[in-house]
Amino acid sequence: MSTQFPAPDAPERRRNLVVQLREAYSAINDLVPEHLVAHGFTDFRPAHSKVFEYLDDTGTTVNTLARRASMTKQAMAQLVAHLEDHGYVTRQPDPDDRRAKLVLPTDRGRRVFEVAQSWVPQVHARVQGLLGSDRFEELRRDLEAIRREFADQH
Amino acid sequence: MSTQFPAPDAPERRRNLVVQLREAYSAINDLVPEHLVAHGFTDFRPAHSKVFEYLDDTGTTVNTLARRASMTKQAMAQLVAHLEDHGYVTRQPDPDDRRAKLVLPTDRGRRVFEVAQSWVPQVHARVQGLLGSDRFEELRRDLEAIRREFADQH
DNA sequence: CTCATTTCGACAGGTAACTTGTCCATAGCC
DNA sequence: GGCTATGGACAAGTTACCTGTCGAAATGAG
Repeated sequence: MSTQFPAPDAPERRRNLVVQLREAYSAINDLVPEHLVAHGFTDFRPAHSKVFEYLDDTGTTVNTLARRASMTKQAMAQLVAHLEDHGYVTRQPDPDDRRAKLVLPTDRGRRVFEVAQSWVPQVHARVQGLLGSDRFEELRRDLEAIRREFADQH
Repeated sequence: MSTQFPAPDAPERRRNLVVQLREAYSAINDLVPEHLVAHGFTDFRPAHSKVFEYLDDTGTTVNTLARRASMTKQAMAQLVAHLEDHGYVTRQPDPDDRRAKLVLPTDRGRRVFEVAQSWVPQVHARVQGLLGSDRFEELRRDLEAIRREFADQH
């Protein structure tokens, strides 16, 4: 007889760690758009945060951003193009390299970054309240350990 | 003077919990395709696991699957169509409802499910080895608490 | 029983966030 | 000076979703 397929609520289908990580992540992350919209940023999507995560004030090339974010330069170029269209960043020719263009945040870009950053302490506080400070710190250490353990090893 | 934009390695840009959750999740999850390919399943993508996560042996309609997976029936129908094309599931008319078709796993579908399931204990063992059993269980409890705390409350 | 509403599935089309491939101009190196 | 590497643009394809619409069948209310 072939393997029985367990029912959706069967114990052997109880959430595994990977599913738990995904669900905890997206439960929190799904609230990001809501937070940004509440502050008037309707054209800023979660994927765009990757640009600001790796941008610096002196200007950064699309290629560098792509490398830092571990994605192709074409993908990063698309994100940057969208952000440029909506006034979050500008691009200026690099004076030291005539091939390159430097991506720079505009004031609007700085504002959305600040709004996103201001949300983080709220989340941290809520999770600390839920778990307590000790387990919150442990959780962060454990997640970091997992990331390192499973990160691309080649 | 406007806000300085912190450098990519500045302390105020240290990984926050949301980023840590995402990175821990994708560090592990990125290994899934590799595992499946190693067992000869090249046409099975992570998104398709959602079908098997909510399927039962007596057959399930696309609509039910969609509801369980919190996605639209059209999206689920696409996943099911792909899996049917590649012989992982079949669809039979529901004898009790002439509108409905029941999605059923094939033997091939059962095998890929088993392969995916067999990978979970390996991951759990590796994480337990990394953190120890106590913190592993704590981690699971904490993730579950976070999921519940931040899950759609309406 | 009939009619209005809901539900199941199909079809068409659109979008976000990526990907690969190709190309050109400029830079850097021997 | 020539070879190779790099920054960026353009084109096209893919995955995993979405909305909108439709017909057929089921369901519930009168």
